[in-house]
Amino acid sequence: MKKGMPERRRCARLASIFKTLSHPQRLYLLCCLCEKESTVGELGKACGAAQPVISQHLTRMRLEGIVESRRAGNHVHYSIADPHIPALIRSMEKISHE
Amino acid sequence: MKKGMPERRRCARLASIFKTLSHPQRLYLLCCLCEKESTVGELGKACGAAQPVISQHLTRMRLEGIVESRRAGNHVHYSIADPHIPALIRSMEKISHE
DNA sequence: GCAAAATATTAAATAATTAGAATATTCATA
DNA sequence: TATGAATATTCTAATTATTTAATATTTTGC
Repeated sequence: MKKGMPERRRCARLASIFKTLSHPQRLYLLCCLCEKESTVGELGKACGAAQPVISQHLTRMRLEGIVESRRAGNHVHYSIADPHIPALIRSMEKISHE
Repeated sequence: MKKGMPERRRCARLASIFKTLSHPQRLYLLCCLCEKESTVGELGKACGAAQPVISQHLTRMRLEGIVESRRAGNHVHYSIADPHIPALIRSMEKISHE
């Protein structure tokens, strides 16, 4: 196998991350977070989605290690946990050039 | 929104591509194809999966514009259709380094 | 400690994906 | 044109993901 190409076992892990990014709202949330750290409420407004849905998506991404959260008062601020994420999204954008 | 970050409508399209890559076998197939053009049979062996499954995955990726095929005799050779794919795969490898 | 605001969790119903088996198609060669 | 090898398609059952609604938790300010 060519140097740097992931083997089978690795692909399973990566595919799981891709799956997490394969939902339009989650991807949009992530794009918002690439811009700046935000609270759940702010993200809800940006997405035009109900609060529990946003919270669910964020939880999923947090468990996957993609975002992280910190509490400040009764707000929770979310941000990108993995610094490679913005590059991945930009890289993916090149694929879809319509 | 940070320059270059996709807006809501765009995210739907990108998410669709992410979804196509979010299956472990499809992702592995793609990694194999990054190495070299291969027939369905070769890919089946590399994946250890049944022929119809491989064929289904390849068809899906072909419809998404990610891979392409050419027939030679009664073999069908698949290869990467989008030149940005290898960079994407490399980009994604940086994500999960556990 | 109580009420209100912000966020999180749970459960039930619905929808989408996947795997597997069976069958069909395409092409080369006899 | 009949046969075999390679690939593709179709259908269905099983699994997994998503949506929606209801409820719970956490924290602040009184």
